[in-house]
Amino acid sequence: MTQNHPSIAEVASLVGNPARANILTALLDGQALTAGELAYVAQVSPQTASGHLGKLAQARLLTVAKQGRHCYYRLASPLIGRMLEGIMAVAADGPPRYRPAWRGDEALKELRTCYDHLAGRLAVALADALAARRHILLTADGGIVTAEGTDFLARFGLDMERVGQGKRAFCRPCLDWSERRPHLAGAIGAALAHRCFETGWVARLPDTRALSLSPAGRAGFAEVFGLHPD
Amino acid sequence: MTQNHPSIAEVASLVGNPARANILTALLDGQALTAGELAYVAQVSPQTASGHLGKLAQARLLTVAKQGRHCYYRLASPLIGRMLEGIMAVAADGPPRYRPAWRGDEALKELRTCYDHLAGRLAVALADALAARRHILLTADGGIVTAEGTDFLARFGLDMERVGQGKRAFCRPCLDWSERRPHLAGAIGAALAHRCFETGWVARLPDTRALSLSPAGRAGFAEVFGLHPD
DNA sequence: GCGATTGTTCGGTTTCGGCCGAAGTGATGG
DNA sequence: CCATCACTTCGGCCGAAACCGAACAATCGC
Repeated sequence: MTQNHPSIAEVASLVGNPARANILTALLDGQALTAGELAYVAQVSPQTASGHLGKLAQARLLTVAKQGRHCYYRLASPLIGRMLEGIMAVAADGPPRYRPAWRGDEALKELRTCYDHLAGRLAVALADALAARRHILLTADGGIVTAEGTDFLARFGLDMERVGQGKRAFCRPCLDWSERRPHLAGAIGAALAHRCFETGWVARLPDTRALSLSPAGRAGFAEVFGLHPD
Repeated sequence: MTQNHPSIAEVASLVGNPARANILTALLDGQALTAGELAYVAQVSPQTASGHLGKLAQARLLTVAKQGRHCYYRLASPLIGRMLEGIMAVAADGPPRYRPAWRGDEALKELRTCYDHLAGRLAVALADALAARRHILLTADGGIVTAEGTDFLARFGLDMERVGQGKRAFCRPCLDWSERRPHLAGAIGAALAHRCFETGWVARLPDTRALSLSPAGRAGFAEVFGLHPD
């Protein structure tokens, strides 16, 4: 049996470099960043980052868009984000010695974006709350939205017709690497996050994937979902 | 923002070596293999393989069980398989130059195991057939089994009570790296595969993840699912 | 245009990790 | 109790790649 999966090793080794891993995780929220910004987050010189970006683009993990003298890089497809989530889930599960002291921002643990949906303590609590009220049902492999859940989310402002492309809404668990419990991803997760931005409950912060929670958002999460941040 | 995800890069770089990637994919069907067998599939010497296996075990990607003078290695958790699936999906999507000539077995493309469920041309066709009859509904993010589907699968011999842990059966799409279209994974995929082994429709072949299709299986797939292999 | 800014390419150094030969450990079996 | 087998550990070799300084290309603002 000479199976040989060279491409698997090639893809994985691209991610298996600290600088490139930092670049990819920085792009995990779907935004496009310039080469310079990525060099900064990767903590390497611009010329080193340029080399990494070239490799990632050649392997089709990133796409590049030139705008003026800036080069905007973004993940080539949601598939890449899905792969990174999978690796992060394993990494978070790994031997404790690799992550004894969490050097990241506390705000990042509380609430952040994960590709196109919400992650962090609050997002996990949100998934828990929805599950507890039987609005959604989650397992390790998938999830469904109940009829009551569909009504509830529609009242919250989600266009459930569009989300489900018909009348069905699919949801998917995504293992949260800081909480190590699943939060809500998939079409529902994305729509929910979008609605939270739309209402001004949460907003993006510059230079980080962490999100800020507005007073209205704090009150809203408490009222609508029974959550009490911090 | 000094996020730093060293563990991501560490995990990915473990996979990012051809020998280790071969080892991991060989274990992808959930079986345990000895160090010698893994050295063979990885196409390296036993002492080199031993080094790789030691690293993989230390990082908790593999677990090892000593039995006599044999060491049986297996994936440490389904999470690992999930991660590998994600990487394979991206690799299959990558630049065509990496896979111009498929060097593997043709049988592998036709039907094989993928961790605990079926994969390959036949498995994709199976998922298509179930979806076409509205027995299941699949998107990129998840899937559900309809009421008719539950009845149908129960008649086929699946214990739908147990599978769904209650009365709900969860299913999940898994991107097939040879077909590049989703096949059926999750609890339903595993139960379906188990039933196919149980009825003798398919059987494992030695030294490969490819599966053999019995005459009964050929007839059965045609009759029950309307599939005509090869 | 000219300097400033952004990004890439080139060259050379250095470090890291994969690889195998040889030797060591431990279990098996006659 | 000794030969064999399965696996691991040790030591040294070698190639790949990450890194940065320096130079080069392209764009913008004035």
